[in-house]
Amino acid sequence: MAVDRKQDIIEAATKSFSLFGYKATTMDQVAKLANVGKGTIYTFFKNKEELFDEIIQTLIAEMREAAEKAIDPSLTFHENVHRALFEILQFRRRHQLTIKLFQEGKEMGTPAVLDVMAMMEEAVLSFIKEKVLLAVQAGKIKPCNPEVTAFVMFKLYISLIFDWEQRGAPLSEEEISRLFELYLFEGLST
Amino acid sequence: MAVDRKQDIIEAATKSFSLFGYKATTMDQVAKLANVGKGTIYTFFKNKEELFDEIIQTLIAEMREAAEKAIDPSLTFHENVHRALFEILQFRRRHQLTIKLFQEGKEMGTPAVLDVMAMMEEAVLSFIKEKVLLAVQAGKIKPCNPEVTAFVMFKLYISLIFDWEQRGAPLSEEEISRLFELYLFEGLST
DNA sequence: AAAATGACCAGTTGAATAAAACAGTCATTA
DNA sequence: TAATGACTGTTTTATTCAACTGGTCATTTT
Repeated sequence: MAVDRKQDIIEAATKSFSLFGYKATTMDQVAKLANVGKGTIYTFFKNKEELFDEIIQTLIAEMREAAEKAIDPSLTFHENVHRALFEILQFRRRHQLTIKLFQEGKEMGTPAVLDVMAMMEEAVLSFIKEKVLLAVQAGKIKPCNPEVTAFVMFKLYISLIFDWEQRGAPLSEEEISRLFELYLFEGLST
Repeated sequence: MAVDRKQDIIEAATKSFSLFGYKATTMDQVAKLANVGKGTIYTFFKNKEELFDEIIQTLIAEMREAAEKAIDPSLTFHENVHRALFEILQFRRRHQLTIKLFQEGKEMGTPAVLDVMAMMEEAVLSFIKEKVLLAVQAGKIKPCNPEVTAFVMFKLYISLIFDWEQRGAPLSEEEISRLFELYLFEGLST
């Protein structure tokens, strides 16, 4: 039976990080779960954080792919931005690993986790920035700083989905899409 | 020499909360600072939290007043919203008490502080909501849910001022005003 | 020879507990 | 009658030390 020790380690670590978080996952535990001597882990990864980072890079790639898939060229730009952002935030809700890490970052402030969360946010911003740049070049939206625009879109989404939810009834996907359109695309001016 | 013991207590407590935060301020300390026996404090305030709340209510009233003053009827609605929000956030930066509390809330999560911060946010949202409602009725902006609109405006401001600042160069007041106008009033649509 | 291993080490953590500080009370004082 | 500060039960903080953890490396397995 062929074994890919590196893959075993990654799978074991992913499972453990998802279940217990970063800090509460020990390298002994990962070794045992992966049926591997602890030293073996260190032949593939320099340390715990690098193992963690590699797992997150994979997760980010999957997230990007999911967002890309949500885009439909036959729809308007604003609908697509909505679909992509909504998909990314749903992705976060679906994956135990991101849920656990989000929680650990907020409750315990584990530095390695905060680092990784910043990387994930950066990846999302970079993704949207790319789309905004294309839309500006195609004349689909007004000229604007793509970096600030991506940032504002993302923050508005986080606010509408997560922050608003803490003040009462959560908004439906349709409502969020509509508000997104109203505030950022149509504008409030009469 | 006439003495207003209640006022002395409030001033002493304000000073101490500003200097050391809520948790690190002891009632013994406040009593000593106010030149008052500890028991005297409890003839005016039921407990530490109520003393704290009374101080915050005053602060909120001052904040509202400052925001109201920033409004100039001869300017456009969006300029006034900008001026009011900017003034409120500057107010936060100017007052040692809010700075200290903001820090304590984030770093230590003291429940009484989080409560009070929520009250302050609520006051700001209520203020903006009021202005939005008037603007809608006057036909100065499109019909919209005033609660959600106030929420979005506030969150956008926090993002542009505090969150963006952590990613590089802070935006100037003019830039913030311009971005506010672009995103929320004009919209990105071509 | 190369890859895998787990006993081992230095540094860190967290449980246990002792000591100090605290918010709030109330019998005494002015 | 209003003010007080010594007092109390509880919470917070400081200290200790045994258990644990990430990472290494001499030894074993392939």
